[in-house]
Amino acid sequence: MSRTPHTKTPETAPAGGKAPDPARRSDRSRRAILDAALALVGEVGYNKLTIEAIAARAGVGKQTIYRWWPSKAAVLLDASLALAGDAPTADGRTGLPDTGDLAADLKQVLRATVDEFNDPAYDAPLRALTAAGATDPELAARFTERLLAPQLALYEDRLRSARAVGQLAEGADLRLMTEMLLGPLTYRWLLRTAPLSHAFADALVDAVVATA
Amino acid sequence: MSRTPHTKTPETAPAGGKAPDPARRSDRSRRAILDAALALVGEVGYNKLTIEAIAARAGVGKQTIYRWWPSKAAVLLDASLALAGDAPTADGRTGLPDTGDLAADLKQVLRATVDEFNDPAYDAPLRALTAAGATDPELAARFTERLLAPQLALYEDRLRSARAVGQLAEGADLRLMTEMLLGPLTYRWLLRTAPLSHAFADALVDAVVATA
Amino acid sequence: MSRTPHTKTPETAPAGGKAPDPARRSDRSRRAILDAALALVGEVGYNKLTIEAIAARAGVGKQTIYRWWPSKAAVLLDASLALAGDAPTADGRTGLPDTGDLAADLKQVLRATVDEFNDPAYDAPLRALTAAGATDPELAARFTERLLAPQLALYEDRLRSARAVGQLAEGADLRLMTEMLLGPLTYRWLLRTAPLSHAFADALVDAVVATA
Amino acid sequence: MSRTPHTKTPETAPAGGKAPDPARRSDRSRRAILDAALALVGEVGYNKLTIEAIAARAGVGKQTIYRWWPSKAAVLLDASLALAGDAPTADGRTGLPDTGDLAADLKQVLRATVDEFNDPAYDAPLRALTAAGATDPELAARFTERLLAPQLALYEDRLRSARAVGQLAEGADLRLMTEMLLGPLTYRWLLRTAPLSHAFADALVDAVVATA
DNA sequence: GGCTAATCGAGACGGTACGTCCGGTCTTGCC
DNA sequence: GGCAAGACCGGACGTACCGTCTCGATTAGCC
Repeated sequence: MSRTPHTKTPETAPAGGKAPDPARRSDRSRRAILDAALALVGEVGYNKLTIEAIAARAGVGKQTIYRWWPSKAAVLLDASLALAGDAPTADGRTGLPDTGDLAADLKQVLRATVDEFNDPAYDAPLRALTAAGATDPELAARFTERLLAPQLALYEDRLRSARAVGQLAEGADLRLMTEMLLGPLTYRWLLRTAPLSHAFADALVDAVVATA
Repeated sequence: MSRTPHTKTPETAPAGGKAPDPARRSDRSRRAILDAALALVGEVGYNKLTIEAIAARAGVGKQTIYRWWPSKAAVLLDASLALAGDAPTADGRTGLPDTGDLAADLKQVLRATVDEFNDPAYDAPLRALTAAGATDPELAARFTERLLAPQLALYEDRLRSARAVGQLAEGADLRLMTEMLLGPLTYRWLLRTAPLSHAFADALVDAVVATA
Repeated sequence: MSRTPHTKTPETAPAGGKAPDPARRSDRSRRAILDAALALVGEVGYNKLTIEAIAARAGVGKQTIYRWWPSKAAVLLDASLALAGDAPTADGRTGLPDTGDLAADLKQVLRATVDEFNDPAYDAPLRALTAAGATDPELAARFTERLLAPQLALYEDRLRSARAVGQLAEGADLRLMTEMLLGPLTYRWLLRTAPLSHAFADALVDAVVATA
Repeated sequence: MSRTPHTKTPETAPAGGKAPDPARRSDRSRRAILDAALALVGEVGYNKLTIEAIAARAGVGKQTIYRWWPSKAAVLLDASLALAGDAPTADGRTGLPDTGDLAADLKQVLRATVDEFNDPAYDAPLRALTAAGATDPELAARFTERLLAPQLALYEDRLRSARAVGQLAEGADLRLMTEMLLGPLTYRWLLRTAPLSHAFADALVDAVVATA
């Protein structure tokens, strides 16, 4: 869930009304707000996260938040994007690793995802966003478009290249395979039915690769 | 997510303070509250669902809700349990169907789950509960214990019986297989990355059964 | 404000509905309720005095209060009557002292009243009742009838006897004189515009007696 | 109880917490609240007067009341001050009338006070405030300082000027005389022991003036 | 380098819902 | 049938935030 390139410009647009001028925007305030949101969601959780608290923590007027974001979820989405964007991308490349060994590559990536899910700094905002998205379709659309879809595409790309070299069957359903990897992982993470471990990631990869 | 037998007794306990006497509880009010909660969550969604509205709709004092449930999520959990408990259980049996054809049986069940997920009457409260559970570990625990775990157990039972008759390998990881079935399904449902269809359910079953 | 003979029977009647049978009334509960009311009004004041707290303190069901009294003010009125009734009446006689020296007699009584007003045990419930009566005419009627009117009558009686022996003019307005004694005293007490002292009582008596 | 000049500034301070900025206060809301409070106290009485009803009637958020006043009694005090401040002051002069005839002047003023006490527009809020003040010393202090004390001072001033021209004895206790005028009047008004009439006011003045 | 206009921090405002408290009624089981 | 206990409906409490709205005071970008 990292690795997604961070495009600065469009950001999450404000709800309605007359558009403010992004050129005059205070980057200082923008950063302070995102930082405050991330810090607070970790401290008090998403449900008790309030716009007022974010504004106070950031030393910012409430209007400055409402001017640029339509909801606290949108703030948190941008904050998460910033977080993901700041994360060190493996080695500068933007795709999944491709050593030629499909299973090994997938395990490496899935293990990293497991680690992210287990790291409170990522867990709190991601969990909050996912939960909010489940209930708020509009947010979910942005969330999917900016974080999920690119991530899924990376997996499909890696699988496609594997199929191209004959490691997967001609008719392999790449999308299905991707979801068979990320679905169970996300299921365990979100619903806490069982602890997330590297072993689980490995087993998952082995099972899915065996499918083809 | 239906089929779960509805045990009346423990219910979702109230938050704190001195316990009220369950023997004197008004069943009329209890039902009215659960009904109102289900109706309202379908009408306005979870975020705009309020305890006040539930109380008003149920013709009940707010205190009567607070006396017996610690949060609106807990009310909704009980309401969902009642919903699931009231649902017609296939044919009186409590387990998954077992015709001897594992893939066919699983497809039948997963298609039914897809239909449930696509039915607003089930979608709204389940989605709300899942989202709330993601952020509220205590609620998640009850949610898992009462709805998820029993459901998972049913799948494992069916797979176990298949393994017993040699349709699955000796060392097949039943838990993993179960999660490979429900994980991707839940992933699509919750995050709305793609529409849920019977075809998807079938493909999922085929892929997972092929694993073994 | 003591000295008023305490008639046990009529008490402050309950509001409406079917009359309960006073013969079966628990005197134990009745006393406990009045005691609790007096104690609580001293502790928390009239505004924060609640029927529930009285019931809890008295170890009594709420209904037992509602059965016999129409409001917390009525409870307090009975409690005050009990208090006044229990107070030692100067020397068994029921009227004001009559030594032949009008001014001296009045000073003695007014000084006693000042002391009562300054004694928290009397001050709290009396103040509460007076305040409640100012706003609740029905209560005020009972309050006046049971406490105030008898008290005023005692003064008028004493003044009448003084007039009979020529210590006051033929046409002296006894009611006016009584109010000129009690009015300023009550004014100071209730509104706390100045401290209540024996000196004030004496000055008042001298001024009023000089009138005639 | 009118005639008191209305000083705008100090007003009745809010309870605790961090002080709001009075410069940014909405005068529109302030007036609407005071008007609504006066109207409602006349309609439903003090006991059934609620902050919620005031807010609703004034078209104002509850917080706007709680921000500036600590209690409904405090609101009513300010409302009464506004009422008194708006009242036409005899003829622009701020003191009691002084025609040279002390008894006549006092009768005129006391008759006016009787009329005020008998006018529901003044009776309801004054009665409510007096009752509340009897039980709430802090409120009573403000009430006394802003309404009672100035009123008492006016009487004493008039009496002082009478004493200066020899209409009262050298050693006349002006404070005592003032209280002998207002005490019995207030006593009758508040406790409703007898109807308030001009005749009573006149008799009172005659008796008190005869004292000296 | 001044002018102008929009953003900014601050926070009051009209609202809505919160979770609590209590009023007054009703029900249950004991005495 | 009175009683202790306490659940019930209702409704006000005082608080917390929502999202909108003014207020000066910066702070750009354009002349």
